[in-house]
Amino acid sequence: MSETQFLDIIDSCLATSSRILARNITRIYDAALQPIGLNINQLGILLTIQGLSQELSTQTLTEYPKVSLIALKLGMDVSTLSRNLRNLESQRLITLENTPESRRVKEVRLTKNGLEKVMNAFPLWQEIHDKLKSELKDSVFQALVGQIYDANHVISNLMEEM
Amino acid sequence: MSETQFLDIIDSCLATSSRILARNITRIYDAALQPIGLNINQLGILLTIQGLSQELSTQTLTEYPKVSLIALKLGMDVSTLSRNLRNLESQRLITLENTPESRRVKEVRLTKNGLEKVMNAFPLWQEIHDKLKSELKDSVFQALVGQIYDANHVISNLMEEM
DNA sequence: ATACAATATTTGTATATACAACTATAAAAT
DNA sequence: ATTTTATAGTTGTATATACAAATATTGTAT
Repeated sequence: MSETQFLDIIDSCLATSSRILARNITRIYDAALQPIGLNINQLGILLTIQGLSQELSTQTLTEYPKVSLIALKLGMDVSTLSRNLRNLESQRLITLENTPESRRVKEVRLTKNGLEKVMNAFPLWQEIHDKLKSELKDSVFQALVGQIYDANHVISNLMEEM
Repeated sequence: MSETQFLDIIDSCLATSSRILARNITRIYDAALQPIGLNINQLGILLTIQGLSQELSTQTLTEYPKVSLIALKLGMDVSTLSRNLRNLESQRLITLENTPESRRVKEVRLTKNGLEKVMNAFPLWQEIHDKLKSELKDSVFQALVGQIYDANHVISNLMEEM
């Protein structure tokens, strides 16, 4: 790589570009959500808990997701999620309780407060979502979300092999 | 949003999906780079410093990038970069020195050690880059990088307005 | 039934992230 | 020239991230 242009490497690096994207978008969403005192990571976790709860209640006997299921859905290490959940718990937005069946597994659910917070956050999320969607042109936005979705699945499989 | 499917919101959220992507890809690259004792964030910073140095040396009088220029290129807050640089400095991979013209501006450059580390890292980066590229199918990979590139520019402009 | 293995979550440690406030320096205004 | 304003970078604080190791519990084998 004697005569390599280093900036070309950087510009072609999926890790670097995806990290830049995540940083930029996170800052935008965090700024938009500031009035309700949640950041987009926290809102995402709350939405995921509620979403999985909905799904589970129609499909299985259990009503609420356990920690590891939430981590899987968010592509997040369980140890990371564990600390994020602790934070939300201390804000009284969620509860973590052992299931009746097991003292090892913990099921996570939104508190009344937590659900209220999500409801209040939703219009702010919607606003910035729509704004970004129009700025990025619908097609690009959809492609981005869609391809990221696909990429995440490919990558999940790839990681299982390793 | 009474009957909303919360998981649909999550799946359509650009912030959440881009964060998941960044996490997943970062983990893959970090694992691949493990043998040389650098993570992809650190390698990206080193490559950016060297790339900007190349660019500056052909275009201007100055030879080395200052902290804020690197932060701009990486879409990273200067305070974040400041701490990342400190880490690289303590590993003797870079130097931070005041320019002759100013005691306020600092120019950043790779040490001999730092350049060597980048050279050693490159084959590992290349390997995982190619592997991901083929797994994700070339077109998707290119589209992803390209669209992320575009998105980052749109977003940069959008943030200036706010 | 007891020892062993597997699983779910938490904690130790190190790095990454950004906003706000701060320090130091340079530039501009008077 | 002195005061004021702007700029470059660092530090305070809080959250995010993940690997490795620890803890606690459940499941399996003998």
